[in-house]
Amino acid sequence: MNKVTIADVALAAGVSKGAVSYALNGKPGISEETRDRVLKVAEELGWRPNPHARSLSSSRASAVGIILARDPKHLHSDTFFNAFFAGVEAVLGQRSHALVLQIVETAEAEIDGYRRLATERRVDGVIVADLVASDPRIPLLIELNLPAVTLNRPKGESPFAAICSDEVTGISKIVEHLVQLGHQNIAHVSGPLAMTHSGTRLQAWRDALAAHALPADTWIESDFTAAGGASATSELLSQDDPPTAIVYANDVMAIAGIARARALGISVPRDLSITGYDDSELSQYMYPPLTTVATDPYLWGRKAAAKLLDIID
Amino acid sequence: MNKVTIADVALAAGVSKGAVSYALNGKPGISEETRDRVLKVAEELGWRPNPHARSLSSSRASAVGIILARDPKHLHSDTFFNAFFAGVEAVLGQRSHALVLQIVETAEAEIDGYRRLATERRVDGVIVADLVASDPRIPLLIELNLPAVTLNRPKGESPFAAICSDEVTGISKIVEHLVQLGHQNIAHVSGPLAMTHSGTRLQAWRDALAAHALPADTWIESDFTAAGGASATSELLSQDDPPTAIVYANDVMAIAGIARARALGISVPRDLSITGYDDSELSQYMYPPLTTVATDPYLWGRKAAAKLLDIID
DNA sequence: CATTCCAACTGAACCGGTTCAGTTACCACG
DNA sequence: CGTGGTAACTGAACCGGTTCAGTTGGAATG
Repeated sequence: MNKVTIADVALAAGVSKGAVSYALNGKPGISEETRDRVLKVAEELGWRPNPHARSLSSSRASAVGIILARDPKHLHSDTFFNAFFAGVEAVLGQRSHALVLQIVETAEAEIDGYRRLATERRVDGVIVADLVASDPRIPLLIELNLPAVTLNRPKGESPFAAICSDEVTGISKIVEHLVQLGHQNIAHVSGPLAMTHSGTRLQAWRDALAAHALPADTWIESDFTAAGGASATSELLSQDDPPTAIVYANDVMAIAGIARARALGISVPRDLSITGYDDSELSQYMYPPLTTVATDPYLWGRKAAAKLLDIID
Repeated sequence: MNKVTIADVALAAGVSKGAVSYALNGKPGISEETRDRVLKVAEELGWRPNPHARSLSSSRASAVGIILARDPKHLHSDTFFNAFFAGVEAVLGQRSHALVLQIVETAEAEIDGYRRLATERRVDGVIVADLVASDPRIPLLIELNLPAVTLNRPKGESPFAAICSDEVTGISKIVEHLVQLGHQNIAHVSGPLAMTHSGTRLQAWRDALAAHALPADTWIESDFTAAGGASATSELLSQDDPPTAIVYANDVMAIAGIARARALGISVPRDLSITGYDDSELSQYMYPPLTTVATDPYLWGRKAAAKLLDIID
């Protein structure tokens, strides 16, 4: 059990506590020679900083927070965040910060969570995901004076850095691909439109179709779940003039869509082309392999974390 | 910005800092009357405990840790942990603890992580997942004197509480079901056998077959990924006497297995029955719906967290 | 040679709690 | 009425860092 404090290091190195603190934090006011000696002694003694003591006196927590408001049953099919967290962690670990994660069930609980993280000073900043239109978290974070980065840019004004993914190009390429295959009747199944990125993908789909003078009126708002994808598919395929291709806003809905189409006796891909979005591992092992848009949540996590730490410093 | 300390509360309530501390923590040495007054004043002033100060003096972190060693690309298809985290969080939130999550790439980094969490006192205890045979983390945690609970019971001796899932019954029922359908040649695709629960599922499959006097020699060790599931499926189906049913150790491999079988021109479920394990949302929206074993990671998370907090207290 | 200046370092206060050794005041008991 | 005991409360030390106001010694300056 390690109990080496800077007082021990100071004693062993023959300097004062203050000097040790300066030396260990690379601050001026210490000669190179002394600094090296202190560093060596600290290493030998196996000194580890006590983050609580550090936080208490410097009021920096050396941790960042992520709060997710999710219905537990929807979490079960979410493949994005594991990899995203891994990316965040990769950066935080290097720069010796911790990740404080909260998963809550309601938006109100999320608000509460930010309040607590901020007033208790548990984190130095947060990463905000799942933006919605006129997101209440933006003014809240301003009020709390809590540094933040957002995943994608919110609709309105926002003083926070945004790490964006290029949804438009991905969807455009997909539509392009389908048009090339000869499709004229291309539908879309979106995520909840309250989420900004669902809106972005929907608009990208519209624009891409418009560019080819094709109608963009066949689409359904869904919810990113397998259940939602399946029922949207049923609805689309039971129309008078059913689409010959469906662009889903994520892979889970697309995979459920394939199954539903088959259940309805429609051959995929002969009678119906289906595309996803996310590049989940599973999509490549579907039959036929799902055409999808590669996203890189791991990289996104890295970028978001790096940006946030830069802001905090 | 909240900056109310117990000193402020003490002043406002006309008592000493110490008395306030006793009052707020429900400790003896304070009259009911004074306690109520202090509580009321603290409430009015909007006092929030500073967890760093508390941790520093009491050396309790009010946080628990989970470290996952995962290849980032494998994470992408993992549906277990999101829900698990949510369950953990649900309990931690209630009892005002935080979750410190680390996702690392190698087992060594994981060991390092536990060392850091312990020596830096960032957490009061940890939840250990993905047990392997003679897991090095068990002696490590003993050495670090860090309270822990394990998900499932490790093979060897372990002083830690284990939260177990009943894998045996699930697999047995699945095999039972297949035998009832008339299958005689039932194969198994397992996870990495280094992981104890893979071994458990394999053994359960063996035992269930033995109970019906059926041979249990057709199985392949895989890795829980779609790629692994697909290639194991190819291998099994290209045998001289291919199985008529395959019991996969998780849903992702099973879903990839369905696709692969189809790609090989084998009709599912007419020529081949496929079962999974996990009850991922997607499995119910496959065509045909995947027969699978329901697991409840959310509940498991709740149980693990509750147990750990009980131990810590 | 006296003065100035600065880098290097010390000592102590401080962050916001917990905890423990004392101090009071009140009551019971012989 | 003196003694003892105890519940209620105080004051100060302490946890392990950071930070700031001083102190010191030596080089540069005039």
